[in-house]
Amino acid sequence: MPRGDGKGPPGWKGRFRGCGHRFTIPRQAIIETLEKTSEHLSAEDIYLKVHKQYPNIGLTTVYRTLEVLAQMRLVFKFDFGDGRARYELSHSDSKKDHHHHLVCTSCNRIIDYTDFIDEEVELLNKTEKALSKKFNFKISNHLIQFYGLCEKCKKTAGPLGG
Amino acid sequence: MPRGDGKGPPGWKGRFRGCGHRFTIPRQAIIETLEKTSEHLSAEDIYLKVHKQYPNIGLTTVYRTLEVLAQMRLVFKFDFGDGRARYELSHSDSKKDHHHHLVCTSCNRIIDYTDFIDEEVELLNKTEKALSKKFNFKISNHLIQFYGLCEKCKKTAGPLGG
DNA sequence: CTTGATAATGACAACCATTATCATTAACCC
DNA sequence: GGGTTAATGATAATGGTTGTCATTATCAAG
Ligand SMILES: [Mn+2]
Ligand SMILES: [Mn+2]
Ligand SMILES: [Zn+2]
Ligand SMILES: [Zn+2]
Repeated sequence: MPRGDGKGPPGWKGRFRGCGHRFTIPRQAIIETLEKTSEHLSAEDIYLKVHKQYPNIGLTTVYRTLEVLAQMRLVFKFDFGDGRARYELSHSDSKKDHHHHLVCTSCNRIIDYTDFIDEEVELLNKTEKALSKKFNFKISNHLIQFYGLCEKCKKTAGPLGG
Repeated sequence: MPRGDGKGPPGWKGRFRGCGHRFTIPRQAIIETLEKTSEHLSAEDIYLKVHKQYPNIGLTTVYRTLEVLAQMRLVFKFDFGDGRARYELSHSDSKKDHHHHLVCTSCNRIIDYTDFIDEEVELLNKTEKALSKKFNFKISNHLIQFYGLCEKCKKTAGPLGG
């Protein structure tokens, strides 16, 4: 029997308990919502989806749960420049979890990309090492985003920017 | 005589007029403040500095001027995750203008770095090309930031995070 | 230099994502 | 089940940023 506590997902309850947190209905609902999507949802997006099944779960709880999940490193929190934070479930232990984003500045579409050019990872490491040394700076994380126009918006806008 | 209009800086007035904007005292004061610093100031930071010499310039005007400057591509607007936008004057035509940042997650210090490893630029171009092709995405910009602990905070915090 | 059209300003209110408060509820160890 | 206490949810507050609008100042034209 694969370890599962009570319901559904792998070891959610265990993970919460392991960090001294309780595993509640709202938290379970929020996680399930994050698991069901491949989008980058805002707190309100999540609230609205959760609200359909559990109309009494509040937006405040969504924020608090996301904060807990973020500091447990189970969700990533991103800022894509549209004035609200967006969240994404960390796909557990897989090393392929780490990815960067393409952000469409016209329609706000977000594209994940994980298929780094081989050299990209190597270069990142090299760069981090060089910067750490030069500035005596302990690098623990990086953010890389490319901005531009997605396929659809490229057509619509045209080269003249109408 | 190097082209200068009226006062101080190169061709600020000309640039404004060229975009159909007027060159006003508040705008001049804000630009001078940005020129005098190497920090990454928030709108309020700028407001406070400007306020010493021109106590009647309002915060709203600072925001509006920064917006105009940003869309004229004369200032860069950044989000380093501390809940407010931060601005930096574009050092004019020099191609060395473009740089990335190290962000201390403890004291919020920002370190510019322009001395890319040679390969970094090349790889960025290669990556952008590959991504453009794969996702049919027109890349026009990128954001690269490294997060971690600066020299000072590294000492203070120690490896145990006390 | 004066003038007129109107862009820009500044005081103030509104906005909106996020956070704090606090009485109430429910997780979970026994 | 019962007690402890973390978590919740309704609500108010916060704070950076933007909208409103009467007033001011820029600057091209005369
Ligand atoms: Mn993603
Ligand atoms: Mn900088
Ligand atoms: Zn798009
Ligand atoms: Zn620091």
